[in-house]
Amino acid sequence: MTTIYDIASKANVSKSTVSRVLNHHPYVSEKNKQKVWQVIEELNYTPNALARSFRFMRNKTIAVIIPNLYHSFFSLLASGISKELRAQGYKTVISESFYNAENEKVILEMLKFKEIEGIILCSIENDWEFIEEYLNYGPIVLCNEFHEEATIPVICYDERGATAEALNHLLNQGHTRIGFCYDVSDSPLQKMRQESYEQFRDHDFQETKKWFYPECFTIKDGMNVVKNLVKHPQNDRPTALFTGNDYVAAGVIKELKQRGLDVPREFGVIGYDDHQICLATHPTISTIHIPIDQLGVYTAKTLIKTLSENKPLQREVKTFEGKLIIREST
Amino acid sequence: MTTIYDIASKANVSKSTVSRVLNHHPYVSEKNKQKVWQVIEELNYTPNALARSFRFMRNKTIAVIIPNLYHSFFSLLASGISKELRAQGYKTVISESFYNAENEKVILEMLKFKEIEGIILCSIENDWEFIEEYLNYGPIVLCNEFHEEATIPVICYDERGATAEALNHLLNQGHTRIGFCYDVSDSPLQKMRQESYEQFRDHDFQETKKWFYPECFTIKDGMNVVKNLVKHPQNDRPTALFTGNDYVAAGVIKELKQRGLDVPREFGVIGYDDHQICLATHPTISTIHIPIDQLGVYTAKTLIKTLSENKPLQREVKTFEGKLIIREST
DNA sequence: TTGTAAGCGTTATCAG
DNA sequence: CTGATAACGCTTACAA
Repeated sequence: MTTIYDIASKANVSKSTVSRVLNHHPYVSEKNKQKVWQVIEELNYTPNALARSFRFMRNKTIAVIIPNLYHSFFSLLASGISKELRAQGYKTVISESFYNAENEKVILEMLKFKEIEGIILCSIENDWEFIEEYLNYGPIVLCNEFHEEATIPVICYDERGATAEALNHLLNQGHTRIGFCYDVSDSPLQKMRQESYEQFRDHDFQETKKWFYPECFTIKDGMNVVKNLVKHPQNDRPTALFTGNDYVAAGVIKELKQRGLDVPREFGVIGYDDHQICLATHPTISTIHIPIDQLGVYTAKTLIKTLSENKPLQREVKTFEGKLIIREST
Repeated sequence: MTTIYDIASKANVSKSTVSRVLNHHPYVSEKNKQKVWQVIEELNYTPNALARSFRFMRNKTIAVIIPNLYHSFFSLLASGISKELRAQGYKTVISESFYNAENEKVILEMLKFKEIEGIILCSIENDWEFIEEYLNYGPIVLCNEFHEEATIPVICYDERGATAEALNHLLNQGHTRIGFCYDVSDSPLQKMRQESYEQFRDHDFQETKKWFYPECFTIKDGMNVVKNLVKHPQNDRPTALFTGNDYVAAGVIKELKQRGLDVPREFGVIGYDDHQICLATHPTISTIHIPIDQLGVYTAKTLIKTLSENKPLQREVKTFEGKLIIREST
């Protein structure tokens, strides 16, 4: 391995001079500059990033924690974040928590060991008190997740607004018994969605029943919801479903059609995410569009800013707007 | 920041002893061992990974290069690889090339700088001669991609076999004019798929026309294929399409139905990947199942082996079997 | 069983 | 403008 020292001796200068040349310091004679670059070429020298990381005590690596890469929403979010971080010279380690607190902890621990410089949390599995401890070791920001107490930047979209818009739309279509599919009950974001739903229901639906369907992640889950739902008599089941993602909506639609229920005439369906699958179903899926890219870019920028300015984290809630896209399923 | 030295002085031992305790070396007196651990607890010490990386000249980081995270096949592949690498104590940097040679090069360069220890290439954008150069700086393995000359491990699935199986199936269903959707023409894997198709066509179809539809990535692309296809008279267009991925197949099916063409009676469609979307369409999509997880695990293991045994890379082609899944679209 | 000291590659300080 | 030198935190001969 050729080092800065090899360059120095072959160019008849000191290590310092070579280092200065490499870092484009001023005050290096033109002659030496040329000589050094020439030898660098000759010996095909590349600076050693490991030594640099050590020297500066930072490795330009950020971890992004998402539940999984299976759901396109998260893979797109991770992709957006990662793209921006890369543009700023950072490496990104995408880590799946699989909704598991222990997995999340493993990544948090990496901050302690200085394996990473900061973390972007796209879901919360541990208590905030637990996570907070790790702020001693590096910055953490929240993206696409919300927490009341978190004393760090929170970048999310207007969950309540989007939910309200969707429910209003269903209401206008004449639905009063509206069901609600979500994935995991204990995420703060999901709780928020549920609350919006409940508030809305209390005020506008005058409907006492809760039509909650948890554990909905996939197309199959959506199908199962319908399979169970149709066991109930018509007046004791929802006439519309607001699902937590478009895959679930696609499953719902597929199964409804299978059972001869017409969408949207007999049953309304709204998805979430505006994934391309919305166009493949028949009818196409009304959904909520989230500006994933904007979320990602803003989050990355926020983290990098605290990292480079070395200023302390503080709570700052940035909200992006979701947008209801009306297609054929409502 | 507390270092090994702080522990040493507080515990009244030398740095060496602390290091030995941390690394579970034998030959440390029980007394000192206890003392050291106690002080480590007290001072809440964590070994500095940056210093360690520097010392060992390796940072336990692997880059996985995929075209993008947008297509679930690649995000799942990256996920599988990353999971296995993590299990073995490696960090994974997932990098999207966006089918761009320059982006790929940026990652290859990281190998030179020792920013990463090895690379898993899930697509090839540069010439092999160009990539080969980087083998001087660290191991590279190929996953889900094929190259005749590559002198490194190649982990892929039986592309030809799967294609043949699919085409045979269509043949048995009475199709002779079979169209072929693929994404980019210059990938070695895609070339292979095309070749299989052409061979097959020459031998079994006695059909001289090439029904190739390039640049097919998304549902919309699939729809567009059909839109263009129906402009031709019935006897001058395919009666079945073999698409490169399930999204395209979903788009094809959707658009065919839109135009009143019955699938599979009037038109056969086969997808690729066995993505969950296959279940959401009507009819459901016949497809080829690829054991993504197995690919990922095997690839990760292969790379780690060369890394830990420090043995030179050599060509080794490992093939997994794809499997035709027949559903309603054929 | 323990401690001393060298060394990993780079940068920054300071004196010339 | 340049060079010597210390320093970053950790591991490992080698010596004791």
